[in-house]
Amino acid sequence: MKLQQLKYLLAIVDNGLNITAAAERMYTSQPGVSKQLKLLEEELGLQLFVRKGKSLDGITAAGHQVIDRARVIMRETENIRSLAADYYQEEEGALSIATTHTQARYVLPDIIAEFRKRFPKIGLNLHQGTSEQIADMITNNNIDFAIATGSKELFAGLMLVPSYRWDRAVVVPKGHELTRLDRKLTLQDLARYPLVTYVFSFGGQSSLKRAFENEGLEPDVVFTARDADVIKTYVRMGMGVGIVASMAADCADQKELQVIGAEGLFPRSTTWIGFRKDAVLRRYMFEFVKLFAPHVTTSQLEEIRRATTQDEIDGLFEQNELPVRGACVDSIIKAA
Amino acid sequence: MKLQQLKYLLAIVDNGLNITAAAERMYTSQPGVSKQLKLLEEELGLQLFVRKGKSLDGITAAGHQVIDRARVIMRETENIRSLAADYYQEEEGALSIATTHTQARYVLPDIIAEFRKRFPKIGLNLHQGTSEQIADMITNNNIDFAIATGSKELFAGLMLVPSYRWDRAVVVPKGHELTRLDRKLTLQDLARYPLVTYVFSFGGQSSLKRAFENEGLEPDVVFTARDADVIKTYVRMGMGVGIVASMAADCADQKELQVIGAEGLFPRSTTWIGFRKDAVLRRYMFEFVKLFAPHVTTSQLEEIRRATTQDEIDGLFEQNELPVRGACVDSIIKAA
DNA sequence: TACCGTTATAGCTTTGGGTTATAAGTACCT
DNA sequence: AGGTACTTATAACCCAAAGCTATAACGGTA
Repeated sequence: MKLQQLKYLLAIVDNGLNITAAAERMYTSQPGVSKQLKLLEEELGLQLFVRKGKSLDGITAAGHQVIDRARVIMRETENIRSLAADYYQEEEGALSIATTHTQARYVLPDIIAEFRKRFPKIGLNLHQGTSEQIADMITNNNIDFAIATGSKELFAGLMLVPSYRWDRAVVVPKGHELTRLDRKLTLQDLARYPLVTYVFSFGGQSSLKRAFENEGLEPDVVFTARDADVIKTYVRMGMGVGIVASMAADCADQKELQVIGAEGLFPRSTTWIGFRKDAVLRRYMFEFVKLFAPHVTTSQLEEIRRATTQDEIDGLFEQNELPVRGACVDSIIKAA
Repeated sequence: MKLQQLKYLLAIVDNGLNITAAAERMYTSQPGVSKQLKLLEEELGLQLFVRKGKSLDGITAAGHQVIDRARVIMRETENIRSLAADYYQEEEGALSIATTHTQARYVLPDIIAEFRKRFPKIGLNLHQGTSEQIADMITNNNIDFAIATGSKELFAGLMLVPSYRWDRAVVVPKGHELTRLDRKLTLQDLARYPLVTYVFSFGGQSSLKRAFENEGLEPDVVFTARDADVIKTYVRMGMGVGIVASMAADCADQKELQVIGAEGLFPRSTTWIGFRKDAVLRRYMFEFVKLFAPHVTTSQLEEIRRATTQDEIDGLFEQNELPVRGACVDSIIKAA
């Protein structure tokens, strides 16, 4: 068994069981990959793939197990290389982040700009997807950080560092009736209008629906999207009243939209940044966490590294101590 | 980085930083190992060992980290080989068990005899040591099972399957005063005699001392050993009254010793069998667990395999459902 | 200083991973 | 059926590198 063989094995799996494609990805020849796969199967004495003629048509039960183990092995070799590079004071490297649209579009730009300034030689990869897709990327691709909100259950293998909390904000076309309200906005007010908001199933966001139900209200959701930009576009078109994460209430929207704070109407959400607990964090990765969650102290970060369960980490952070991120202050109409 | 290089690295560490010895253990030449180590250090760009002249004198901080990762990798390659062998219906293999003297001497012989009958081609390695040594062997050597009593804290990385419970038994020379007691034995009775028992620090066994203290008694422990055979020898010599695990009260002792049950005097102990949660269990290993803990059902074993925390396993077994192992019935004098 | 135990270096052999060229399957289309 | 496109397997060759033997170099010790 050679590391090379395991690497090829994973390449085949990650390229849809296409050996030719895997070989290209590995910058080598197809016969080489075929040969190594054959040697590996011979050494182990079992078929890793189901063959259909000459092609690979599926993964055997044994194959799945071997693949899982191989992934662990390759991750650990990566870890060894990482820590070696860090000891060597290596300036180069890469940082892969998987996150949601809201983070990528509204929260990360500033942080990434600062990060690039400090670590110009580190390549950045931003992968965007739903919570489920992010969870998937974490296990299969080489992702360093996941950033998401709620849905901790999906990320069992990760250490999640609570980073900030946020409320929802209501966005309406300029001059909308709701902007002339002389009291604090209520759910009853919102229930009177057609609503435009995030897709519900999306990572426990149904807390929104539940908030209405708790008051015996049936919200009239006319349109859902998983992306605040889309929501705002439809609000601009007059399709309804938008409910978005407050971070997504951008100053740039001021021309056509107005923002009404919705603190207290819905439960606060907590956004966290997570990493695999078995991963080696290079120095620049530590710095990234500190940029994203500046309230985290160095000593807390060290404790997090030593922690083995999520509970230990949660114990470090009282929810109400976390900073709260709000909307663009210029555009907002204060609630009450 | 090659698997070979990591294997050599670990061999060097496991042979006291002696490259020559490591090479012999690996059935290869010393220059080969030296060369691979050099190549590995060059590739990673860091020193793994502290040199003193030409010899290796210690492990660098970076080296420790790399070694830990390398161990994970080598374990996973072993796992891959194991599951391959199992799919292949391979009859051969090996079973390494680390355990304490009491288990090795009094409990395991029957079980191992049965195991050998069923799996004659599986080699057996029994490693004996204190709880601490067992914990050590689990992390550094390739041990499949640990069997011990109490001291769960030492074995954080293992899945522990509670297997049976046991009480202590009192052993005295034949005709000793205590055998003529016409009522149930009490701690007060015992406190009147010099005692011979297990070394206290030994894996939470100090519960014995605590039992006396709870009744305001100061036991007169004249001799401690970590091994019931030694204790019984000194009891035979008349040095005092022995307190041993009831399994260690052997029928063969009848000629010179008598056993008095001590149920209720001391808290019951639970013996468990544990394995690494990331280990692949070959079929014969499953069977061994079932031999050792026959009350565990196949479906429970499968749940154990799926479990990720010790709490889940403990939830499966109510302590009081576990079988209780007693002393040899012929030799025992029933308490009360 | 001589000797033992150890590691490093040099030079040679051999293994085996990679390459190209090509055969041989399979699927899909006409 | 036959042709085409895409895939994997086989064969023969090349060459880098892993391993070997022999020996030098180093450190500790008597």
